Amino acid sequence: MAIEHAILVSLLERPGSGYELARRFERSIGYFWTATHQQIYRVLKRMENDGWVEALVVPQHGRPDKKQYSVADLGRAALTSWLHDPIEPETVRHDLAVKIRGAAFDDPSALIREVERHRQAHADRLAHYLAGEERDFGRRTDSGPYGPDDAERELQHAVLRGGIAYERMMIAWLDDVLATLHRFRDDHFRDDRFRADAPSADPSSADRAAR
Amino acid sequence: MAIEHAILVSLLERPGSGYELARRFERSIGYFWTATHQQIYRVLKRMENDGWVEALVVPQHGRPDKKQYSVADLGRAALTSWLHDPIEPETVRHDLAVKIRGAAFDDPSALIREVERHRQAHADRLAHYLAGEERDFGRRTDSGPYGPDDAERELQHAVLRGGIAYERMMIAWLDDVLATLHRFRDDHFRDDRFRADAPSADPSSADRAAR
DNA sequence: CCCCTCATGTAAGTGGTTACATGATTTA
DNA sequence: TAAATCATGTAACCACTTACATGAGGGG
Repeated sequence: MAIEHAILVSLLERPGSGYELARRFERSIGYFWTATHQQIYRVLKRMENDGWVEALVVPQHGRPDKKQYSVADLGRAALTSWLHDPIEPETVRHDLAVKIRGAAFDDPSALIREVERHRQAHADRLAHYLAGEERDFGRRTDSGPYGPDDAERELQHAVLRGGIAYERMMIAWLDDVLATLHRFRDDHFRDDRFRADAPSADPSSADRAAR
Repeated sequence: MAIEHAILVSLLERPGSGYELARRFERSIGYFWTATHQQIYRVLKRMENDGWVEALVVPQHGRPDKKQYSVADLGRAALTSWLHDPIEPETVRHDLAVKIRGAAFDDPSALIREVERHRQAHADRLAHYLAGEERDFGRRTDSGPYGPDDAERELQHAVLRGGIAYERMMIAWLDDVLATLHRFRDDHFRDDRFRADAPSADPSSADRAAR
């Protein structure tokens, strides 16, 4: 529904080839919208047919030619129209939340490891975002109202701050979940229904586990 | 990839018909996983064929018969196996973030209204979650280690706390975005390139907008 | 010599949405 | 009598992923 528009925004920020777009979708714009190169090439072709973008074949020495795409008037109009069209606040899909509720019907130990892995991934992403923020938006030199060229930067920064806030929220929440899972495992989980793969716990916890 | 598992968890929490599942996917489990009734019926049929769930036709007076689904052993095993399988931390899709970066190439006024709408929707959802929390998890009566039947509740509560944290984060971030957009509009956006649909602003702001 | 990067694509399959369809009962 | 709720489905389509395919050049 909107990968076209993400591509339009990215091409307005800077024209580029399908390959370059695919790389951007691994970082930057890809932090809040994913796309594989296969999908990008397909959509780009459709957008070219519809006159939304124009391709300029750029011969390169020692490398395959690339098609440099830029936004055409029709594409710009399509973007404007989309920007003015209200969209519904999207509903998230959280596999992990399903797993957490599912943990009530399973040994929580495996899920604790899984949640720890996710917590680590979010901490890594946060560090990555913060490094990018320092690099791209650190120590602003100006003061007073910013000029016309700063708007793009400012808005990119606002989006990045959203990513940072999201990762911080996730880390705090996963810590909360881990505490809940630990209580579940220590205080409640004690029968052997699910113990097929778990090595036997130490005797003290087995004692505590008396029904 | 996982709607089957969301259905399994929901049916383990309480058996029900496809219709009832569809209603649950509008609330509760639907807060972090959406599904329409069409999809649910289709998946449910496949799950029945695979022996993951069992259907019991319940005749009702004055209403159409319903198929009461419950989880079979094979389904339970499939869920356990999925719970033990690591999943990648999912990448979010945020249309709104694309729009915000796109706002650099358009009149920000329309986007301000859009962001305000989204802020309102998230505030509403937060209020809804908080009411549900009070209703379902308010004033816990027990103290000390909770019993075996509380695990399901505790984990549901942990997931709900995640929803609450998410909405709070979004509201704070959208306030941040609104501040950025207002600065953009007031300090920077002043030429008439995009003014096709915007009624002329008041003279004082037009004065400030002198290049 | 093998792998990585650059560069572009096709084909097949899965997952999910939207539109259409039916029909009885309860509530306003 | 019109609309909403309960209840189940089919069909067509669109979005997206995964696997496969090619080929040149550079670095270890």
